[in-house]
Amino acid sequence: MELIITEKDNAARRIADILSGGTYDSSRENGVNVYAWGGKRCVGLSGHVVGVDFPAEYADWRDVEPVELIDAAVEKTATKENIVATLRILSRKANRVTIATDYDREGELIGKEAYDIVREVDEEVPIRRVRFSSITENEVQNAFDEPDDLDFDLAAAGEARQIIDLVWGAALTRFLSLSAGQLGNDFISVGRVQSPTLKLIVDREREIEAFDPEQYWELFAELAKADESFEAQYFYRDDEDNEAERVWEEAVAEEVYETLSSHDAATVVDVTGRTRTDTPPTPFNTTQFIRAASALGYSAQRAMSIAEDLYTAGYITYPRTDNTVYPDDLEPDELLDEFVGHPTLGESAESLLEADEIVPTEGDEETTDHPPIHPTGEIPARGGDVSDDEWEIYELVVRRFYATVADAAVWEHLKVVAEVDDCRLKANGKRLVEPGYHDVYPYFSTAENYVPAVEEGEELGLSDVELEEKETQPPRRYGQSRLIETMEKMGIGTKATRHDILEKLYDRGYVESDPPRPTKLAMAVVEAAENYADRVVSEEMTAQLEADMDAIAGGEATLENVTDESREMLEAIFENLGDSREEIGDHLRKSLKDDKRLGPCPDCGEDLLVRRSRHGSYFVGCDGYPDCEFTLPLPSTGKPLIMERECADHGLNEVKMLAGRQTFVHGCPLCKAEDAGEGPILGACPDCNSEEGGELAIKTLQSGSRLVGCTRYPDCEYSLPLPRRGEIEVTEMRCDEHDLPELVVHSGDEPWELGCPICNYREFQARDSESGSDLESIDGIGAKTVEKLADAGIESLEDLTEADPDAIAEDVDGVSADRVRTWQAEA
DNA sequence: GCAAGGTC
Repeated sequence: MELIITEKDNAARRIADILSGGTYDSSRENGVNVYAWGGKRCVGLSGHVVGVDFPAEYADWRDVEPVELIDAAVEKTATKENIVATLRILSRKANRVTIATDYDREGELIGKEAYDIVREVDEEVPIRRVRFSSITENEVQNAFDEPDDLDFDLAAAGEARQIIDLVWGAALTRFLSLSAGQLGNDFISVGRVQSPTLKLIVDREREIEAFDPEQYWELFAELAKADESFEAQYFYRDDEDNEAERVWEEAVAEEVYETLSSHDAATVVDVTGRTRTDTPPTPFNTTQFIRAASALGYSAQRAMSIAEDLYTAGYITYPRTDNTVYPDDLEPDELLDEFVGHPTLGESAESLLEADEIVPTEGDEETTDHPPIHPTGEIPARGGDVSDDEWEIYELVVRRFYATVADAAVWEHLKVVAEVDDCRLKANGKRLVEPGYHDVYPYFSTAENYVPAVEEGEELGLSDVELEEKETQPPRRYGQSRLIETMEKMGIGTKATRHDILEKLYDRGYVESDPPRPTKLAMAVVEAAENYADRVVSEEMTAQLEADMDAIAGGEATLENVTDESREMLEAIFENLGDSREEIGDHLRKSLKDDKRLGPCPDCGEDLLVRRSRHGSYFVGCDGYPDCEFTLPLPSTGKPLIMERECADHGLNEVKMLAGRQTFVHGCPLCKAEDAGEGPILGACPDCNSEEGGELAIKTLQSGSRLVGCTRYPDCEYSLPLPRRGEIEVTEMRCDEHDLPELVVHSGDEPWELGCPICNYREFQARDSESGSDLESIDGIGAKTVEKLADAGIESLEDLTEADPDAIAEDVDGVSADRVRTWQAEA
């Protein structure tokens, strides 16, 4: 039997299909798909099935000096045991093995991992390697007709990377974590890719902090030809003879303003018309795809996760690619044909097919593993097969493909310069004369700016002169997609990992919000690395590693040379680091505290910090504890994020509660605590008044919602609901039955009588049991969601709390598992 | 409980 091994299941199935002419049988062994036909078996791995790690005796961070990791052995252990087991079983029966992993360096290493597993079982069986740059009939057949051997040098290059990344990452991560006493979940990590990325964010933040704004002025005026008016801006020639619009001296600005204002006409001194071709965009690689999706409001992580789903469902090609050149076997017109007649995508495809010749655009990067991201021709049903978000991303991919085979657009630019005394005004007009690809790809702005045709010497009306005082702005923070683009330019990370690295920075508590803002901890980590291990925060480390890997692959160096040299460099770093452990730890600890600091405690003046109770709930406590016991509550939903904004009254930072879609700004916790608390007493508590003397009062909770509760809470938990909106008035009228005042709610135009809160609640319950679902009592569940949940068998709060969030997310369109968890928490 | 790289 011949065993064929691919990098992933998807590739295994497609290769089986091609080689068997569609006659393969599939079965499942150990949860792994095996495709069989005529004496052949084909099985897909799941990327790396083994990973590198240190021997078990190095596992306890406290028992091992981080420096010892440098010379510790590095072992390979199975990480996907079921796949490894299946591979072993199949190898025993094989009399030939063919490795058909992806055609790139990491693919060669994954192939070598499979090779080692096969060799453990059988020392003799011939193992060969096939390489193809896309899974098409021609390529695959040719590859199998001319098999090659595994490139052990190339695989060793990948292995060197694994070892260096592990040793540097683990040793430095442990050192920083131990120095700051951050063990367990809150360790402080360092790595060849994550740390330079973090430095990028931190450096930008430093620029922002150091930024000193400067005042400048800009002048605008309205020009008019007959009754057609348009805006023009004052400009001059600066010292370098460039056009400049910003005026840096107020006196000059005033002078120009006076000149312009004292005239009502300007003379055209220059008219320049120019036609510009706007070429269509190149095919999507991962980075450009993420950038386009982010313009639609998707985070990098979310865009990739949707793309992954669309890929596994067969609607788009593999989403992790650097390639921006379509392969030869892609027939654009055949692919366009698939969309003809489609209600929303068809028209564009039909118009593109009318062209005499279809020539796709090409980017600079042509790689051998995967094509640029494009639709497969299989079209999902909107709302049926895919959610709205998935459809939006799918349509983006389809339309990008359209754009790459569409015509260029043509713009006409018209620049008009008019003069008043020696002051010049310019207006830049642009008009889209040939929409070209914009017709099929509506994601770029096609805003026009109208400027009428004028001639030199012509007099134009001048009015509405405006002098605007402005300030230079600090550089903007990097957004997620800009970061990913910059990482690509710096040559760090890969198409498949860059977005994961960003996610990691969030998980480690290094950045918050979007665009990512670095925490004090991040600043301290980067600083420590800059001072003691500069290499690990610089892109140099990757550049050197790439060069070393090329040398290994080319046979000019060995894995041992390269890893030994790298270990020596790390040794030197640790020699320096030794004496400074205390100092580094102190700085990290101080920064960790800074990230939790809200401002001064009103009782003792020490710092108020966001803390977490043993039960996992968050609250505000004083750093002076146990001497000062001042605390403030925080809402129970979500994870608190300290915002930059400060409360004017108390000098405390405001707090935002992060809870997915339920995220909300809580504000200053001290203000909230002052606003909250008990309103007017209504009467006796029906549960505990006779024994304990509890009374009912109107209360406002931290979350802003209100209820009628007992003054003895938490000893007595009696409570009645109140509406979310409106002012509540306590009237003189009392309910005969319960001896409580009747309430009136003022919201909107018409106040409405809520009546006695007990009677009101009883009525509400009665109505509820008749008609609807108690699910609607949860924030974020409306009538529509109730309907959708009911279809999935969730009909009450009880059903909801007992259900598995992931299962609901599967069944109910547009509902994520995280959202279900927030509901469950509320229920 | 460390990294980065595959893949889901």
